[in-house]
Amino acid sequence: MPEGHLIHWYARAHAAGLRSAVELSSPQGKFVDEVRRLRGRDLERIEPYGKHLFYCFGERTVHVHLGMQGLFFHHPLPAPEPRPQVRLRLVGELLAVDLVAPRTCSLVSPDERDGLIAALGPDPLRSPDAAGRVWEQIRGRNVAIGTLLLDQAHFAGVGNALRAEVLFAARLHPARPASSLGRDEFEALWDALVRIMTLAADEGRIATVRLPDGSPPPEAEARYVYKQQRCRRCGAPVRSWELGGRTAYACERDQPSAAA
DNA sequence: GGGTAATGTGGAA
DNA sequence: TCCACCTTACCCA
Repeated sequence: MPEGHLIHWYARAHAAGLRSAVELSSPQGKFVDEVRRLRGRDLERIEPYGKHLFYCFGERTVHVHLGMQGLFFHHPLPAPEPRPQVRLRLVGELLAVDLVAPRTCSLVSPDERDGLIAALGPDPLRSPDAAGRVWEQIRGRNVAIGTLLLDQAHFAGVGNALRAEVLFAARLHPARPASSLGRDEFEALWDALVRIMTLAADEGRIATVRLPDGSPPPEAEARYVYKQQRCRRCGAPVRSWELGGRTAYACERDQPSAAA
């Protein structure tokens, strides 16, 4: 259930814990041929891009997309017996990583990897200066900004929770058409995206609400509007409705639907 | 122990 | 627009 910040967090944790000599297995059995073809190769690097992870073993790359249900389990060594659902286990120098229920786990060529990345828009964590490029893609479009934010061809890595919290941070109503946004409003939105995703990638979770000392509050209190009944800033009711195929959340006091 | 939602995506209808 | 994917976490009984 991860968005881009968690993908980057995983990439860092795996790079640090696995290093290069990695033992692969597929307890579940759906990745055994691929594991055989990777035998003896070093893990050269791990590239997070949007919600995609690329584990590069020379000319062969393992492409992982967790989808809605996929998740990783991390174990210190020696690792326990894997649960039978584990599609791919990677055992490195300091860490064992179990991948369960991914939407995608496949072996791809360099060309296929490049094609997957080419279909994505800028990832704010990789390209924090890409605001101008994205603005040119979406300016003037008669589509809600809340819908566009979920489009990976524009904003790689943004998911439903980030959409809600980033629009709140920028005080923009999710239903505002892109055509109604000024350049300055979009710049503020992009800045919020980079700031919130950067912090979330460091912490491994989205905690936009901060305690007076700057630390994150408990999980249930960490978001201003996402899955909240009331706005954690002003206390007004949070409205939730369907937008772009997912549930949108907004405080209509702090996020007016028309430009101020 | 059962039912349901979930931070996602793409292919079928 | 709907549904499958196929798992966990959490709610309720």
